[in-house]
Amino acid sequence: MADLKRARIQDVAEKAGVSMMTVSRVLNQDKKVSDKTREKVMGVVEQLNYRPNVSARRLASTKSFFLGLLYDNPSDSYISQFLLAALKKCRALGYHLVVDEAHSDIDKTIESVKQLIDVTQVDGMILLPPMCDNEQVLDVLTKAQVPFVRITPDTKLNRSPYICMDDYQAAFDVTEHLINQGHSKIAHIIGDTKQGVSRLRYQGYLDALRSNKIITPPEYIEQGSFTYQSGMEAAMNLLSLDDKPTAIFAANDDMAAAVISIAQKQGINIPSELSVVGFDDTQLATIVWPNISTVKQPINEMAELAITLLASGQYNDLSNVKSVDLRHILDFELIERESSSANKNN
Amino acid sequence: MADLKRARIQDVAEKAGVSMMTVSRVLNQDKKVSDKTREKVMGVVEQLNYRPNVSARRLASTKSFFLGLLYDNPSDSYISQFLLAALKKCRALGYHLVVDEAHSDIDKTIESVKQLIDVTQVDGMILLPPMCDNEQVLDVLTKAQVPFVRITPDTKLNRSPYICMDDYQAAFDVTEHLINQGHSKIAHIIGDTKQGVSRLRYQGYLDALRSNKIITPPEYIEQGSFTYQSGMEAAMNLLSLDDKPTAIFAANDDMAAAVISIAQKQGINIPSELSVVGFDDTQLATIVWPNISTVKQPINEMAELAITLLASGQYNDLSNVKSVDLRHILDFELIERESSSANKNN
DNA sequence: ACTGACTTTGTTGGCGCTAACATCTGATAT
DNA sequence: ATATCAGATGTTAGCGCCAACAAAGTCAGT
Repeated sequence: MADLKRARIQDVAEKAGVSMMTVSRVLNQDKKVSDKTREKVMGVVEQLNYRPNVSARRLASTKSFFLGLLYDNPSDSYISQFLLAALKKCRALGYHLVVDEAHSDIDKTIESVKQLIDVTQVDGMILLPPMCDNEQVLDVLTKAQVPFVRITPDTKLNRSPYICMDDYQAAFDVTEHLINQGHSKIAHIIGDTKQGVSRLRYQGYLDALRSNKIITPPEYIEQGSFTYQSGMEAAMNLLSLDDKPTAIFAANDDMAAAVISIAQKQGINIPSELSVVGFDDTQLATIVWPNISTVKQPINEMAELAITLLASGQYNDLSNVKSVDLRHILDFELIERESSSANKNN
Repeated sequence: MADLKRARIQDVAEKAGVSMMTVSRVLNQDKKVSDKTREKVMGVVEQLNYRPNVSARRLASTKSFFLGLLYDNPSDSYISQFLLAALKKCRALGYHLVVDEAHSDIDKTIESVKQLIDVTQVDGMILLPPMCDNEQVLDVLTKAQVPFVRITPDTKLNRSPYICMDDYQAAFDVTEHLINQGHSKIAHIIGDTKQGVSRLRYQGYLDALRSNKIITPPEYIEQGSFTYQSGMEAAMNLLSLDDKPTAIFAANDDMAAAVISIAQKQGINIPSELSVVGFDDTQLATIVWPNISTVKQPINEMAELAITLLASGQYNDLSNVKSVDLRHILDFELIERESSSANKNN
């Protein structure tokens, strides 16, 4: 059980036989502490289960222990997951997350970000897509000398540290997985061309086919826009072909769900007659029936890493950081559900 | 633009010609301040755009200015929306939100809540469904004397203030709206019986029919469980009847989406041959095509009100609060999209 | 005018922590 | 041996605010 009162830095200092300042230095990773003292202090810290008082710390220090998060699309469950993971990590590290929503009017967003910086004095910002590619926002932050981490940015990759997953590789792996299951007639529905991931996923698909020496007719490639409706149109085209594909890889779950709906309408059984795979592992993937096989982004890990990087302060000065050290690629996960299976028409 | 330095309570005091303490009292709604001074101080506060320093305030006062939020289902976009609105309101009121996820193991949840209370000394808690109906959790909070607000609780309504919408009335209104559009053959898919809202929505449906003197065969009532799959099964039953309904009211969007999928599979046009309405206005309602007409919970308002109530401290002592004052019913909204229309088969 | 009782305002100290400076230690150079 | 210096530790003051107490103002009743 917890003590009656939370331990203070003074309690730790007394018990360890050092000054409060030394304890403070140990806790703040100050280098000018001998290893022996450090160990001794850390021991007492654990023993008393000491946790710094965030408010006192913030009041006394120049750091604000606030981190900002700028997001775009509030209805996406992506936000929910990212936010919860980020909040959790922040709590663990003694930071607070200040969340700000981007306005559809870019000027208002800029104004809002400026205010956020001004009022809360954030120690760092996290930018979610697609806001993370907005040059004006980047400029404001750079000018204000606020370090920031971007999540799956598309362009200007040398402007800041960023965290992403390997969309190309994931698309490659998904496609190859279908090939290994005996599929050779594999169609693809490309995502919104404005987003870089669409290109990467398409390329991964193409390269997987090529490296397995599979030749695909151009009719198997449909252009979508990440919406359900665009998926329906693409599916109608693909499923009205004389030589129908046995598998369809859609660049996101919404379009995959649309494919399933259209296929069922036409009496095509999934997965025995047609395998469908999506991308993103949104909630939709497990709502519709059959559940959609898909690729899961490591959202929790991304959020945690973003917080950790900002809290560490290692990117507070970018001038000596090499480009390659800005990039953090995390592993994705292939999730196999009911919408795909081995090709039985072979 | 903002001043170089943020105004402090001292700046306000000097400019208003009073002591810091008087300013503090004005800001903390202390009653022992004359109206004249209060106005004077408030004027200066606005003039200097003074905002209290949360950390200093927390450090000096007995209140923690932390509020806790206990949630259950992390994948739901409901959480996302609620959380964002709550965070925003907290920021405005100078509070911080500490978010905690309920564990599937109830004992661990209890332990986690106890720790949260102990460590953060929250001034209040918000409980989301279904956690808000768990007696053990309520007991822990009551025992620790932590005020809490529950969102759409189902039982034990006298235990705390709570915020809800009128599910019964919404279901009544939806059904009556269909009737006004010329429908008389209106089916209903009931939700999960374990959740009280299912009962309320069903009752609203029944009473709307009755008050419009419409008699409905028992085959028009299907039991679902809020899942897509249960919606599919219910839809198959309803749409294989000889005398098919012209409208189906599903108790949530997932089941409504399933109805649409099955109807389309059978070549039934929506909405010209069949109107479908859902409930909740989840993301799904605008993903599938046609978009689902539905009922929107006032999630943002609920979140804001919950924070406001806890911050006000008006429920810190429940002993003198009448039952009726615990209830806060917010207005819902009927959202008409493409999945429903006037009955043309009449 | 003077008392008492209440209301309104002011003063002091300290919440827990860290910045800035002060001091001490011990090793190396001279 | 003494000066020099760098690393390790300690001391002081104050971040912005509020709790507790102190003081001054207000008003009625005598």
